[in-house]
This record gives sequence, C-alpha cells and structure tokens, in this order.
Amino acid sequence: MGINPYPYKYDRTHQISEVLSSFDTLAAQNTVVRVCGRIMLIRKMGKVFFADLRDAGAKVQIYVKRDDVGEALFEVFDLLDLGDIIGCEGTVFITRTGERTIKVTSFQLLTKALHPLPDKHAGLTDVETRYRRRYIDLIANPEVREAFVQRTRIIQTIRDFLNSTGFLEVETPILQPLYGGASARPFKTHHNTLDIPMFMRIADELYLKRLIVGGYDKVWELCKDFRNEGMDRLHNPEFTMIEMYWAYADYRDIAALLEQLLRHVVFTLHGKHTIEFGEHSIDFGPPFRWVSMLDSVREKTGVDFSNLSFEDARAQARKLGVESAELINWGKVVAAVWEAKVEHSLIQPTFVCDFPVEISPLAKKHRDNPRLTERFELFIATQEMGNAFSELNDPVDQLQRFLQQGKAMAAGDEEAQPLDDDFITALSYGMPPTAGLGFGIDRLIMLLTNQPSIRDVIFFPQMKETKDGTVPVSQILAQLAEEEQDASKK
RNA sequence: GGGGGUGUAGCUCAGUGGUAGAGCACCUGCCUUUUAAGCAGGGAGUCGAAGGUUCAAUCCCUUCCACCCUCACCA
Repeated sequence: MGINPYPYKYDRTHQISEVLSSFDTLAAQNTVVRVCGRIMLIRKMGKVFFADLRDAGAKVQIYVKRDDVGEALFEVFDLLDLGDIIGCEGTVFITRTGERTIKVTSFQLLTKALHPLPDKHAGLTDVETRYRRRYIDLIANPEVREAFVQRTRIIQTIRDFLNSTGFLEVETPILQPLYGGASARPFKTHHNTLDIPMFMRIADELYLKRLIVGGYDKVWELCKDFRNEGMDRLHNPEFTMIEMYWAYADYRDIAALLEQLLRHVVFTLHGKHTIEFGEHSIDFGPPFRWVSMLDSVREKTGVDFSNLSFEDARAQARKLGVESAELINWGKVVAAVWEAKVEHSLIQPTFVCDFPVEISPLAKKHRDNPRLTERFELFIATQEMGNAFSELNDPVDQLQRFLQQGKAMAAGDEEAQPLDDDFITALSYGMPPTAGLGFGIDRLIMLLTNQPSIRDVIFFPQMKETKDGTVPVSQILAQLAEEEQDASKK
C-alpha cells in the first residue's frame, strides 16, 4: 500500500493531557488538534472505530468514521493493531455516553508494532518478564510507570533542598584505583593502558572528604555505587546513595538536617506527613526518636553492655542466643545483639546512635566515651535508611583504624577496608570538624512509593542471564524480512 | 549456599498417563456515538531444558535452568 511503517516525525499540536485539560475551549472553538500516541484499545462498530490513544501523559478516545476519513484511510485503520503508534488530526467532541473524544479527520501510522501487547485487561504480571523487559511493563502497567516518575520527583526534591541549603553538588570517580568508605566487596576491573587493577566504587566517602580538606564547606553527590554481593529484595549490585559532608558540624547537626529533609520530601510528595508502607503507617511529623545503641539493647534485653569486657559481653550475648565466630571484639558483639534484639522493632523513624568504635573505622570517637563513636543510623520500617558520623579527622587515629582493618582483612574479612595512604595524607593537611551522611536512595524510594522490592524502583535490575531472554539475530532478521514481505503484499 | 513455590499460545490462566484448552490479542464476516463493545467463524503451542520409567509422559522419577518467597551476609 506504500505506507512507510517508520516515518520520521509528526507535528503534534497538543499532548493528550493538554487536550483533556483545555477540552471545553477546544470544543467551543472547534480547534483542530494533532496528537500522537500508542493505540491501547480498538472497538470497531461497522463503519466506525473507537480507539484509546495514549501518550506519555494521558489517554484519550479517538473516533474514526469512514465518512470522515474516506474509504482508503478507513481501510488503513482497519489494518492497525493494538500497540501501533499513530498521529491523528481532528476536532474534539463528547459522545452520547459522555466521553471526551477526538473526531479524527486524518491520521498517519508512525510506528508499526510487530509484537502484540500484553492482555489489555490482565496486563503483564509475570515479574521476570516485567524486570527483564521493563519496556513492556511500562507500556502495560501505568502504576509502574508512575512509581518511576515518583522516583525522579523524590530525587529532584532532595536535590532542590540540598542546593537551597548551600550544599554543592559534585562528582567524584566511579572508577577507582583503591576502593573504600564502606564495608563491602568491590567489583574489580583492569585498566589496559596503565596496566593496573581498578575498582568500581563502593562509596564516595573518601573522595568527598578530600574535597572538605580542599576547602568546600558543604558538598554532596548522587552516588552510583557497586557492591559485589548477594542480590535479593533489598539489594541490587548497582545502587544509588546520596552522600553529603558538612564542615564545622557534628553528627547531631546532620541528623537534624536529615530529619528536616525527609519531612520535607514526604510532605512535598504526599501533601501530608504520614505514609503507608506495607502494613505500617509511618509518621514523619513528630521529632524522630533518638536512642543510643547500648540503651536500646538494655531496654530490650535488660543487659547493660557498656562496661563489660569483651569476654563478659560475649558470654552475655551467648545467654541471649547471639553467637558467631565473627564476634571477635566487644563492638561486634554489641552490634550483633542489637541487630538480633532491637533492629526488627524499629518502625517509626528512629536515630540509633553511638556505635562501637570497632565497627566504625571512619567515625570520630565519642567525646564522652572512647569505646564508642559519634555515629548514627536512621531506621524506618526496620530498614536502615541512613548512616552518619562526626567524621574522623585525626590522621593518626585514622591510620590506626586502617591498620586494624588491615588485620581483619588478613584474617579473612573480605569486607574490611584497605588502607588509603593518600586519604591519610589529605587528613594530615587538616580536615575541619565535619559531619557526614550517606543514605540509600533506592530504599528511600521503596519506602515512599510503598514498593516491596528494590527491583520495583530500579528500571533495569540485575538479572541472571538466560537463554530464554536472548533472541538470535538470525531469527530477528528472518522475522523482519517476513514482515517486510507481508507489508509489500498489502 | 539452605528450605519452600512457580514455569502450558504473544498476555492472563485452566487441565489430563492415551496426539492440548479458555478469555484477551491476531485473521475473516456483520454492525455509523462504542467503551474490558457485541455476534459468528478461523489460525496459532519443542506444555522451561535434558535424560529416565512406560506400549504411551505436558503429567510420574532424576538432573539442570530461570524467576518468586524465606533463612544466612549486606545498603
């Protein structure tokens, strides 16, 4: 029929949402509109078609009557399938049943769809297909597309907030000769020209603190991080954090800022301070609870670990049913008991503070207790949403912490942090007292959009490779040739 | 890695030891304001993969693959 199934462009005058929002005016003035979109439904009634056309923002019904478009175009429309993308021109009116509709006078095929859409009513529910071929998921499931719009809005709101409070958004290396800033196994790669091993970053911390040394007061980064660890509902190998560093402030200051930020984001997104997450209702309105790790352990277990020796602490932990070969110091024992007895009970936003020094190699020692650090983690709905400390800025102390980590690594701890000489050098030039914070963006978005899996807030989550998901090129070409032949016949 | 579950048409799902079914989608016909339009007809499947048992396996057995849940590690 000489129809190009893949033309170059279509001059549209309105997005569908614009047609709907100014419908009365368009109708009164008999304005000709040109819209485009994907055909989601077709209803044929003899010499008349009704179809639902959807673009990025909205859906509208179109009305194609043979007497309006002519015999030839009408037959073309008869060849269209669900999923095809068209542009059409016409005026608007309201049908007998009250639906706002575009009365089409002409239309053009813009893109032919070779694969059929998922069931128009049941949609696409198979999670494997949804994750592997997100484009189908996005076509078939409007609520999925909306969740990702929310993701962008959340990040934008955070960005606006931080920019408005004087934080400078910066970028630091993703590809690093040495990884650090968190306890995790890295992805390792290789630079050919330099012939050196390189690592994908697991955190931004050490680079951002170098910038504080360099004289920036407030910096932050939207961080893509990579951790070579297990994958499940809460973990994707590639994920997003925000890290921020604030000179001349301590962990209490940055906790207050984080609280203010989250309250602002929740309110901006939902217009209120409470959100629903699974079976929980989370209230961001009241001041967040602030409790020390040792106090919360004592509340739950009746045991005060604060003045116990390592041996006594381990014995107490054993009585509580907490036992592991990895509990090699007092700090690890306390953290393990806390995780076993306290963590699961933290539903409303709660700052848990003052972590043991052994598990906090980059945090400054607590001003009142050398066994602890000035560190907090924020928990919401039992999940860690953020981790922050008064940053360790004493290069001698930092070196000792690194050496301790080195011992752990030598003992087989694959997540211990390697010594970063240049970072020590940077600290020795003087880093002002600084508060630092990192929080997981994917988890925050899960929380704020009420999604149960991290895969529901990452467009293309990591999946195992499978033969089923791969179509041989030869098969694709054969199919294309076949379609071409079919088209030329028509 | 351990335990539990799932895998049948493009999509959503039934089903049986004897050559495979529905709805939607697709094709044909009827219907000029319908709306999950309707009515009539049609084509469509390596029943996840490979072995085994059996006269006969989509179904029973074994192994493998992918996905989901869960436990352990992690954000």
